[in-house]
Amino acid sequence: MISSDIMRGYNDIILLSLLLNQASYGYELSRQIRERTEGLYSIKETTLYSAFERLLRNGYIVSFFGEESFGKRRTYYRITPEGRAYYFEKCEEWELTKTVISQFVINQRGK
Amino acid sequence: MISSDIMRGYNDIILLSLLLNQASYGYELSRQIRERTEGLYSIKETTLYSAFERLLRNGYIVSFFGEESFGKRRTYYRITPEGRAYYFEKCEEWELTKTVISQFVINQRGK
DNA sequence: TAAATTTACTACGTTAGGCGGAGTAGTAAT
DNA sequence: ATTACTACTCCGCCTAACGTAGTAAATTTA
Repeated sequence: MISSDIMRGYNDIILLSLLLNQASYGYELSRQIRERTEGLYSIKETTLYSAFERLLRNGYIVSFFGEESFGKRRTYYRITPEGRAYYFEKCEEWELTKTVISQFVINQRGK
Repeated sequence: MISSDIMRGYNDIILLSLLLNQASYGYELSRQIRERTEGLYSIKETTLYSAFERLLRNGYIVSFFGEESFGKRRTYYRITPEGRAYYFEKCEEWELTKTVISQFVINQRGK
């Protein structure tokens, strides 16, 4: 498992990336993260929902209620154009971060 | 400049990596970081010294006073065997983190 | 049919790392 | 005498993440 101090700062990008193609809701997104990383990272519920709050506050996502006739009513999230822009910005920052950190990290298994 | 939320979690590793080969002190380490990253990242003084505190507390470094006859007396830091072990652990975690985050990031400039 | 589990959140309070701002202490250059 | 550079130190704030607990509705299991 990857420590959360390392993931801090990436949760927003991860969520936005999953919302790029379709709107979704908390539980589903959390499951997708666990699956895509093959269990290496699973976001905590509180972390997840506080990330939604932050993204909403910044206008990177909007929320709406689902209309399912069964189960508890879900809150869905949709990415906004601002959210997309922010996501692509952060992707570039990630490329930069990789080169910066690699300067200080020894890769034991060779290049 | 890379945001500090992204660098959070890496400051300790960066400092330890610079201490691998020889003991050093705050100002010098801060300068080395700025130089090695070509200005892309420069650690704040408060962040730097609180990182030292943390590393000392965890036994990853030890401190001693320099014996310079001029200028303000410097506090030097030396990495411990535990610090080395921790550093190499974190390097492996970094390799993992790279693959995990890359799952969610679109690289605009191709592979 | 009652109890347990799963889905889908919400609320509350704490911790840790990073940061801004200010201050201290010494030397060196103008 | 003032400014600048080196080398810290102190204080208090902010934010992301977390632990714990609780709510609510449906679905599964006993």
